[in-house]
Amino acid sequence: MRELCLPVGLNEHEVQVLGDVVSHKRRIQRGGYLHRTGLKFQSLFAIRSGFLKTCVLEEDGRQQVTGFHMTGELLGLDAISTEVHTCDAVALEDSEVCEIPFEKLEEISRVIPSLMHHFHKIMSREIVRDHGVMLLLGSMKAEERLATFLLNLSRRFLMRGYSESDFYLRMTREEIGSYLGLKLETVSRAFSKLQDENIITVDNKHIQINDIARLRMKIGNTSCVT
Amino acid sequence: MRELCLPVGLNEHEVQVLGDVVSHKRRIQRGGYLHRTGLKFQSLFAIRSGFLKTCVLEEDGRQQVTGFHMTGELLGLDAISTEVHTCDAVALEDSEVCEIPFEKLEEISRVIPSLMHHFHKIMSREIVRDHGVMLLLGSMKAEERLATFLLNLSRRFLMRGYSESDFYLRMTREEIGSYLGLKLETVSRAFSKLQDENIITVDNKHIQINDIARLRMKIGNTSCVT
DNA sequence: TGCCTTGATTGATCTGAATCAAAGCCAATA
DNA sequence: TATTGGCTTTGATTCAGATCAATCAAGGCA
Repeated sequence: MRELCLPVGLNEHEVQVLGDVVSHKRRIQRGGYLHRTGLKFQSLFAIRSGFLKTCVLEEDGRQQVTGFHMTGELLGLDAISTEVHTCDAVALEDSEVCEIPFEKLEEISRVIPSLMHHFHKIMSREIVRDHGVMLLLGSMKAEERLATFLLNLSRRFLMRGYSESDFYLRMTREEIGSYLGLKLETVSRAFSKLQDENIITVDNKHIQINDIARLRMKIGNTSCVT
Repeated sequence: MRELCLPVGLNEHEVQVLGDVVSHKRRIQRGGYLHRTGLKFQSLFAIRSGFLKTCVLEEDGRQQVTGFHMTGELLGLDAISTEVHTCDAVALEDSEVCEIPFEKLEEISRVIPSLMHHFHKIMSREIVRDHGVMLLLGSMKAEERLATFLLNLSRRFLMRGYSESDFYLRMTREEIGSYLGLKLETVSRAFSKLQDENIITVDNKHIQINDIARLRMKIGNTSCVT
């Protein structure tokens, strides 16, 4: 329970109350769906372990990856508004989630104000994250996008106690491209370019960041001549 | 009060309670700031009248418009997570907002469950909206983006009782471009192209949609030969 | 072992949008 | 009435990334 994303600053009793609500666990195999677009919304999902992507579909079949999600993150927030899931959530590796019935969450957040406030912060953080992605998609060049993406992953791995400079990607070049608004070939070329500059080492999905400072400089420095 | 975005399905007494909280009104002149990035967060703002944009800034000065907002919409949701505003909100015409102290909103939403639930829906809707923009920025061509934008405005004007096919834009081509991830010249050309095809009539900021069906067809029909 | 599939890389070419540049159009102001 | 400045349109050129295409490596499997 304790490692879950919601409990912060709750006392023993409150954690107990919350624990009763989120008891139901679910396993999803690599490639499996946690939920699909159009499915009736009932619960949020807290990721206990694993790695998932969420993606929205256009009528004409094109799809856009809207996020990659790892341990401790909360999925399903988009579905509260319409009570129907507006995106697919697919496991990119075997994953485990806690199901959190939303009605119950609202009930107990009435009696645990700090839980309600924390939940609001989580929703708000998702909005801020999305604005960051909009900025990326709207005004960055391919290489800047990839640098931003890698630094974001790096930070999130670090926060979870993993190496910030040596990790394995769970997603394909195509999925990265979809998330970053690029074609897979462009993603591949951007990886190669960063490798040529000795900023990273790429071995398929295995990424090593050799010079995180220079990777950071890649963002927002288009004016600098190379 | 009644026209405000929050109250739905509340009884007289509840509307009264809420009214006590959102009493404080504020006027912002065209060009004025409702809030700026970095400002301490205290309140959400419900737009009573007018038209605003929100935009985020990069360190290097580039800015991205993250949304255009009109009567009945709620601003400031992004600031809940960090308790600091993460974007600027600028009035594009003289506007009037209600200030809603967030702490008080959380307090009363404990006693009015339907209000809490409605608030959650609003936050969730913002997330869904952002995903839509991500899709647009990540995978649409210039003309599709503009068509999507116009149809979105059209729908929102209609919902507010205005004409869906004849309206004035409050923002410049540059602001539209920033929102859509395009340069202003590209926006202008896309307008001209749609006009040449007799789908819309453009007279500077005055837009008339002559054939809304064909405008809709512009979205996701890149495969069709013109 | 050889055959297939899937994902990644790399090269060549094409194209949509950016960039650079020049006018035009108002509305506000002198 | 002339002038200024902000906004828009349009044209010419350039370029980043898309597209098309070939090759390669790593499994999976008959």
